[in-house]
Amino acid sequence: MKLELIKIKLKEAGMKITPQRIAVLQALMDNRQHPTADDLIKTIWKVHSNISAGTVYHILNTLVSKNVIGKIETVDNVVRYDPTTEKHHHLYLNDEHEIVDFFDDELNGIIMDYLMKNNKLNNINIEDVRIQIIGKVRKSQTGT
Amino acid sequence: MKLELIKIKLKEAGMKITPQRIAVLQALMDNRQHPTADDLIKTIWKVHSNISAGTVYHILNTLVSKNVIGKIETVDNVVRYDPTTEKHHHLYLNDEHEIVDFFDDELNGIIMDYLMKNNKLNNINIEDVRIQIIGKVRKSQTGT
DNA sequence: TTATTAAATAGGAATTATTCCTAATTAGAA
DNA sequence: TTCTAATTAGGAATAATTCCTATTTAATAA
Repeated sequence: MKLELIKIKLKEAGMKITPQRIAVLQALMDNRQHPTADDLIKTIWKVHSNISAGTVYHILNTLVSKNVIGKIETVDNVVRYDPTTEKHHHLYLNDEHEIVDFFDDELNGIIMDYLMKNNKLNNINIEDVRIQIIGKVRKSQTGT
Repeated sequence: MKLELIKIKLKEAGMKITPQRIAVLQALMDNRQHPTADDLIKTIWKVHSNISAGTVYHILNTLVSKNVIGKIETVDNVVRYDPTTEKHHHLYLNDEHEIVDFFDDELNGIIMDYLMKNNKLNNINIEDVRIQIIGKVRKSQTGT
């Protein structure tokens, strides 16, 4: 089932279907934590101990360049991967070492409208607007 | 004159004033291109060939932790530094390999209002909102 | 089904960016 | 000027990623 979806994604990207690529996409899609390449390699090796690390890096780069998956930057400067390329934003909870997805089409629209209407960037073709919200989980104030 | 400003910044951060630190801040403030550590080291070595690369990295980390300078993330996974910690956003012109500053308090307000009003993140203390605008310079269409 | 071939992979070396380590030096306080 | 904790030099170590090349393989078409 999910295997079929993965194969379709690869086909649509014009990529050959290989066990290595399936393993990488499988591992990435099963991980909601925006894993690093190293995270993925470790996950993959639990099942396919023979897949080379260099290959995983290579596959990830190809998938990003074909726009099948996304790449996100972090404060600690490790590349993390995003299983989806749908437009969305990220909430950085640095204390928890978590990056949480934040989908909000309305917000996208508000920002785009503002940028357009005010002609802030009138010689720029805007391809994407990404928001990074940096925050802390609020501790509930029961008692005291 | 700028030297005085640099000394004040260091003092305010409670840091000792050393020639190495002055050289790093000087190089960073004279560079509007969001340089990498390596860029800065090369610039510094033109004048002070005796300052160690490790020291530059160390100083940059200290300055970031004291909030004197900023650190920005890039898709190509190299840390770049920002001479100012004033709230602002970045326009990524990947084709030109440039990251351009984009100051816009009004936009900050619009986004914060939206997030607050809609209670999108009601158990999160928002510390910062950063916008990355990814775009291309539009080629002017004179002629055909 | 099999043969063909361009594309993909394995495995390890090489590269790059950054941090770590320790002895020597130095800025700022007394 | 003296003292001391902080800072720096210089190089080794580490970590993440890319590069290299021989080997293997997926997809195509006969």
